[in-house]
Amino acid sequence: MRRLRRSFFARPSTAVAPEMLNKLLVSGESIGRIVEVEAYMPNDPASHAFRGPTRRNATMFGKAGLLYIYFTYGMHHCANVVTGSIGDGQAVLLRAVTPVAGIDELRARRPGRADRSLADGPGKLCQAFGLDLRHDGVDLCAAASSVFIGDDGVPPPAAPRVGRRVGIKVGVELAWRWRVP
DNA sequence: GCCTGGATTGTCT
DNA sequence: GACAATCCAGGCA
Repeated sequence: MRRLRRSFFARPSTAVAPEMLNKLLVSGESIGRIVEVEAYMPNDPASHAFRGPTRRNATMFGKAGLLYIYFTYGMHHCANVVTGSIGDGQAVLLRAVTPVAGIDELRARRPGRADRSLADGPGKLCQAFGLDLRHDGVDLCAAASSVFIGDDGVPPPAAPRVGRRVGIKVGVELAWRWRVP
């Protein structure tokens, strides 16, 4: 398995997101295959970055390949990968993965859950992989990082299911979402 | 299985 | 002081 390089992420999130399907999320011994992602672009009203940089979303304006973790709803963490160029404020949200390896570790972090429910949501994914605010800003492309996105040669699905959200203004797309059929 | 309502706290106005 | 890129338990079918 090879670690994805920064050049992979240094593109618009709408280009990166569909190609991240079937890639691997690796955190220590735990590995999961990415099956659902969502793209957040600059000037996207649904994005944390829409109102400009704040302390919370600072990572989103950093360089591509950084891990952006935020806390929401008082109890959940969500994981994103920063894309594009420095200052863009764009990212790809990891929404769901299926367990591939280190399943015992995943089960230990989410006791009482069925295997298929270990990481099939943004909050669950972070809990299962032990990701929290300490990982905000981690460089996925740094060789020393134990958290990264891997490629084991499985290509993205030829025909992913695409979901679109239409925004406040008619005809404006607010977010893009891709999932493995 | 699908739908509904409640939980709970960091962050920004 | 309000809200948020959500999760889960519980009720009903």
